[in-house]
Amino acid sequence: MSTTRLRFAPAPTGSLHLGSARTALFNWLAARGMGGELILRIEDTNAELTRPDLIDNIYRSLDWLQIDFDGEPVRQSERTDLYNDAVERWLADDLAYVDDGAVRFRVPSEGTTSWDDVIRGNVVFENQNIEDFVVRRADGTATFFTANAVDDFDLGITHVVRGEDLVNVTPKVIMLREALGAQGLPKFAHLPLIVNEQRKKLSKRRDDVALESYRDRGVLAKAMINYLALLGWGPSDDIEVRPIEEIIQLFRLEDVNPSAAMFDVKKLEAINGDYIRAMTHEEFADALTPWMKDQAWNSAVDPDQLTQVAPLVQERTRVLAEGPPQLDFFFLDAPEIEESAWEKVMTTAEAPLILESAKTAFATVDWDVAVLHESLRAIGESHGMKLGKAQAPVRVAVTGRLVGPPLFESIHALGREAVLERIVQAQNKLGGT
RNA sequence: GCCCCCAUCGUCUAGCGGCCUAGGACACCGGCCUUUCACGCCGGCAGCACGGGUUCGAAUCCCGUUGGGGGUGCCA
Repeated sequence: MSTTRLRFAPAPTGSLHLGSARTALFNWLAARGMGGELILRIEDTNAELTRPDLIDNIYRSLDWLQIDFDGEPVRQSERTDLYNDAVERWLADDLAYVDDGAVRFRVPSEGTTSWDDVIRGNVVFENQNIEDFVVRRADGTATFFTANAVDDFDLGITHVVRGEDLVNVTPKVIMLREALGAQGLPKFAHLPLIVNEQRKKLSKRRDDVALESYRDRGVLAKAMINYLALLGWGPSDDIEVRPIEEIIQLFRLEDVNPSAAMFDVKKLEAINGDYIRAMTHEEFADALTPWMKDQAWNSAVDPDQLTQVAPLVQERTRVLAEGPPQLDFFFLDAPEIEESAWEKVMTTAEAPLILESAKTAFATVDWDVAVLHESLRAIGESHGMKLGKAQAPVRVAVTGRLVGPPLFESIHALGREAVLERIVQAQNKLGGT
C-alpha cells in the first residue's frame, strides 16, 4: 500500500496570496487528518520565479501559519532533466511534435477525459475541445503541464488539492500522466475560489490579498488559520472558533463546499478578537509590543508599563494595530486632544465645575481605583449628574478622547502628578477660550 | 464565442429524502449590563434562485431556465 501523499505547489510570484494560503491549509488539514505526508513543491519553472527573496517569502508565510511539511522542499527548477526526458520520450513515441521550436502534445480529437473530483463529482471534458498544448517552450524549459504531471507522478502524489481555477488544466495533466505510463489517477479535489465583494476571484490588483498585510495589521496566525478553514468548509457541530487540532480531526475533503466563498474581513477580525481575548494579559502585552514601536512618542515604551496598561484595551482590540492608538495617552507627555471631543463636553456649563472639583479631590484622595471611582461619582452627583456624564470632561482632559479604556484604571496607572497636570492644562485651555 | 464549474439568510456555513414552521456564526437592529467604548447576556431582522419531474414525502435526487464565476498564453 502506497503512502498517502499530498503536495502544496505554489508559484513564487510575490507574497503568499490568501487563496494560496487557504490551499496550503486545506492540503495540510487533509494530509494531517489522513496521517499522510505533505510536500512543499516550489513551481519555479519560469526563470524569474527562482528569485530567493520570493521563495523566502513563501517559507516565512507558511512558517508563520505553522503549516509544516515533510521532507525538503522540491524545487522544479532543479528537476529540468526529468522534464526533458519526459518530453523526449513523448517525441520519440510521436505523442508530441515540434512546432515553431516548441513541443506540443498531441491531443486525441475524439473521446473524453474525465475524473471523479472529490469535491465536485464527475467532471468530463470532450477531447475535441482541448487543443494541442505546449509541453516544452522554444527556449527549452518545461511548461507547467509537464512539470506538474511529471512531478505528481514521480513524487507519488495521491491527492491533488488545488484551486478551482485549475480544473481546466486537469484533463491535460491526466493525458500527460497516461503518456508517462502512470496507471490510475490521484484523487483530485478542486477547492472553491475565494472571491471579493463583487464575487470575482481575489486579484492582486484589486484586492488586499497578501497574507502578510493581514499579519502586519495584527491578525494572529491562529485566527487567520481558523478563519481560512471556514472558507469552503464548516464543522457540522456549528462550533466555528476552535483549536486547529480539532479542525484537523473534523476536516474531510469530501465535505468541502464546491461553491465560491467571499473573503469577509469583518468576520476575520471578529474571530481575531476572540483569539485576542483568549490570550493572557502577558501574552497580549507581548504581542502588542512590536506595534508600540515607531509611534508618535519619543522615548521607548517601558515594557513594565505596557504590561500594566495593555490589559485595559485587550477586549477592545480586534487587530493588534488598534492597540497603540488606544494607549497613546499613557506614553505621550500630554494627551492629543481631539477637537470634536473637546467641543462636545468641555463647552457645557458643568465642565469647569467638574474639572475643578476633580482637581481638588484627586489632589488628596487615596490613589486607588475604587476610591477614584467613588470620588468622581460623588462629584457628579453633587452637580446632579450621573457618572456617565460627569466622567466625560475628565476623560477628555486626561486622555484627549471621548472613548477609551476604563477611566479610573487609566487615571490610576497614569499617576497623580500627570493626571493633575492634565486637568490643569484643560482648565487653562478652557480659560483661554 | 467555446469549454468547465457553481447556486441555503447581506456574508461564511450546518443540512447529505421524513428530525427543517431550515440550525449556527459574522454583519445589522433593539434591550440588559455599565464610568465612555468594548466585552458579555437576551431578543429581532433575514435564506433553500425559478420551472418541471422522481417520490407517500425534496433544501436534499434528476432535467431545464435564469443568474453568477473560472478558463481559454511558448504564465502558473
